[in-house]
Amino acid sequence: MSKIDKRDEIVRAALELIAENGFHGAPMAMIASRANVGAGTIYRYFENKDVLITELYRDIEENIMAALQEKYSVGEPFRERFLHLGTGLLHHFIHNPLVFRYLEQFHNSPYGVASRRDKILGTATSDCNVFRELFQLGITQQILKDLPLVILFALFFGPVLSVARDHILGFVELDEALIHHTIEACWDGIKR
Amino acid sequence: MSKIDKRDEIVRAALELIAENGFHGAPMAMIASRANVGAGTIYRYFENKDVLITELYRDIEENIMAALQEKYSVGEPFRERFLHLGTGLLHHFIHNPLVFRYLEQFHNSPYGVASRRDKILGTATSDCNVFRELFQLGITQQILKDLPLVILFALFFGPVLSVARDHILGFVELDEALIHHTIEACWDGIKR
DNA sequence: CGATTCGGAATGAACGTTCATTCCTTTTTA
DNA sequence: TAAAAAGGAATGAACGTTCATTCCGAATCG
Repeated sequence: MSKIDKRDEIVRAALELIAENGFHGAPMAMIASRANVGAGTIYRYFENKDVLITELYRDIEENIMAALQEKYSVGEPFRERFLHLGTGLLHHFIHNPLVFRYLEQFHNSPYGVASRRDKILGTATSDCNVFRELFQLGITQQILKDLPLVILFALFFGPVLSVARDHILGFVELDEALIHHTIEACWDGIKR
Repeated sequence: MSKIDKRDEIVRAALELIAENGFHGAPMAMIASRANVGAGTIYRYFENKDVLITELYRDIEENIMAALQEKYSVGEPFRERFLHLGTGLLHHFIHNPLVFRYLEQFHNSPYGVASRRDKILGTATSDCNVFRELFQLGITQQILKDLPLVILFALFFGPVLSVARDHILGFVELDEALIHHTIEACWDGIKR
């Protein structure tokens, strides 16, 4: 196995175990054995568990942003741009349940608070700047309600994360139509 | 200190520490010392940590439901009933940040999934049946969008929990007006 | 009524387990 | 064959839980 492959195996194993069992249900020894790697080997690639966790988080966020940029065209009217981004995000979560559960674990942990602060205050560069820019534009163009950005975020991300979780846990079966209705309902909530 | 007082002290200490540091940041020894009680004493009142955690959860839920029932009058029109319940819930979270953070910890843990399943499938008797009944009524009377209950729940609870968290973490200052605007935006999202 | 006994509540040191991390040996690579 | 990588047993810290002991107010006795 090449060096890159081994790192990938470790990351994949960590993603699976943490998504399924949480940080405390994913001991390093278990990650190592799931990755077919010695316990000590992980420490050749990651300084410690914290670093593994946060690097995995960064990987995931980059992927999501890349996936969203694809569906994104600046030419369209505002509402369509929002619907595209919204359905795109929800799709991504539904088709990558491990990623979604990992993000939930991360956000509901001490790690998550700092990251959240960055996101909201706009310090983060990588981060959900697509949404930040879009929402900001919507406010200044008086398309969206004149509420603090944080509130608009809540009105969008709140439901999206919630239905994604319900779908993944099997409490509801989201098909194409239901996804659209959900994002449109979010739109009704934030639009002026 | 009387027997009841001692139990209360333990519960209070557990609430504080778990709300602030999560389940894993609140070892029994720490809970005991914060409650001015010996480590072994806790086990005279609670069989083990799990029992302490779930009993505390039940206490909290009862309190919330009691607080919400107060503000609730079946005579009002549907929209007003919703707004009352919504603002009431948000108020309660904002004025009881420890309770809110405890609930978040609980829901984002293995404990939470079972409880969530009960809530959504309607097995739970104690639980947010006020909301369940109201939303069901709204659907059959064609006041609310004809979407699965789970989705409507997401469109309401999602934003409420999200803004409550942002307020408590200091990312936004929710005043009376902002609370109303938020709940009204939720209304826009779920109404037909 | 004061002294003594008694029982259960409280205690916290000790135990066994689990985990992240380290360290030294073995294997692979160049 | 020398250097780098991998392996996994060893380590020590932290945790939930237990249990032999202490403590204290009530009951009993002389």
